Amino acid sequence: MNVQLNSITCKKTAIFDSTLCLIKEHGFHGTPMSMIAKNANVAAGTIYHYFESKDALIKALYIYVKDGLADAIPSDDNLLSYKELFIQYWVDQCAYFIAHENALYFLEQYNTSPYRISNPEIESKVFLTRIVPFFQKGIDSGQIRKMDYQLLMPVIHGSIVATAKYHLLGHYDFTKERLQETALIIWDGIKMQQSTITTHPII
Amino acid sequence: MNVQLNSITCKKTAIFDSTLCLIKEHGFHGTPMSMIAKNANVAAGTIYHYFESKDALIKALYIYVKDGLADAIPSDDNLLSYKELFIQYWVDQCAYFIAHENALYFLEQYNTSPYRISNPEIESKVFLTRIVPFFQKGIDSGQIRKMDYQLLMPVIHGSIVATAKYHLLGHYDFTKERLQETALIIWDGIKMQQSTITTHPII
DNA sequence: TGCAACCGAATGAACGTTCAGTTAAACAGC
DNA sequence: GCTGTTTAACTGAACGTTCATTCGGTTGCA
Repeated sequence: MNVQLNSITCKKTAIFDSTLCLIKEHGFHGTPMSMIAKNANVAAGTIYHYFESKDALIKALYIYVKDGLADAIPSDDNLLSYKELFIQYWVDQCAYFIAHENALYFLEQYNTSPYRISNPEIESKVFLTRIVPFFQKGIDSGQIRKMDYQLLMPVIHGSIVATAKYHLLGHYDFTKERLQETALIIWDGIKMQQSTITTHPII
Repeated sequence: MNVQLNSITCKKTAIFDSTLCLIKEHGFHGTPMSMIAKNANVAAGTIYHYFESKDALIKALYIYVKDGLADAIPSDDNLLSYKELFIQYWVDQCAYFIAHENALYFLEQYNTSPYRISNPEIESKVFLTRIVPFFQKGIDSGQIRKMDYQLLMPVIHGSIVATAKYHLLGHYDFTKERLQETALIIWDGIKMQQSTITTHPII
């Protein structure tokens, strides 16, 4: 019956959200399962109904967050230029992080933790099927500098995260327009430069 | 006596290095004090002779690593242009991370952990007295885009870290020359653009 | 004789995980 | 419509382990 089905989803997402919220303040190992349970209004044992272990919970949470992030990206409607799509991508990602502070801090911690290093195979499907190809296309079609994708991504992602954190720390209040202007600066940095006398080396 | 004095330093740095090495693979809370002690060929109690607690050890380690990083930067000899100084800074930092993989991964984890957030006052003196002013000078003198320092730093730092990781993961073998070429790309991205028709907004 | 460096077994608290038991939805048989 | 049965969701006290920290004792230099 749907009442029960809803309650299943409800408890599971409550666990996710509770974990997300606590990890931001206490880190992975600083947040006990008991605390997650209490914060989610759930018994400790219930978590183990949905997740095999704490590790499994963290891994599932990563996919949950990454999927939410990728869903925030609008689908390509073919009306925009590549540059405009990039600006849109950048602004949307940044706005998502500003609106979902916990997700930002969780992802930052996950990406630099041994979890990531020892589970490189875990990745959001939406991320792999939409975001990776988008940037590869930009490089292949000569709109973005011929950097390797794996060097380009961290630089772009870094600028998004830095801007979102800057806003969240209260240093500056970014409006949508300001975000677009910032995205333009980044675009200027990564776009294929036609004015440069000597072409830069292909990495 | 200096033998003993040496052994003091020796044990203390052995603890630092052991912690650095283990944290890379297991994370902060994944490395017990007993493991740190064993790896450093030291008794568990000895760690508490030098550090009040595990937390204090991590904080001291942060300063230790950050000082080592800042020391890798050559002093300004006034013979180089600002651009050349930037390139040198970028390359030296990147080369340091490549040579000190453990330091890279530790700093990444520390910066994204609650340690950083709850102890923002802890910072290397060398970092504050040399690196911060260097970039402020670049912005003030109009050589770097008029971004806020706190937005500029993460972007530059992000590119350095991304490149070092790229090398360490075996994707590409960076020579000193290749690093300089990559630094040039970054410089092109952050330098004050004279060709742009409309000046970009000051953030 | 004093003192700092050092040791490592012992301690006690914290934590991940388990499990015996409870609740309530779903459904079959009548 | 009622009753009995099954099953998934859920509970929280209890367990066993791990770990940070302590402390009484040892070493060796001054």
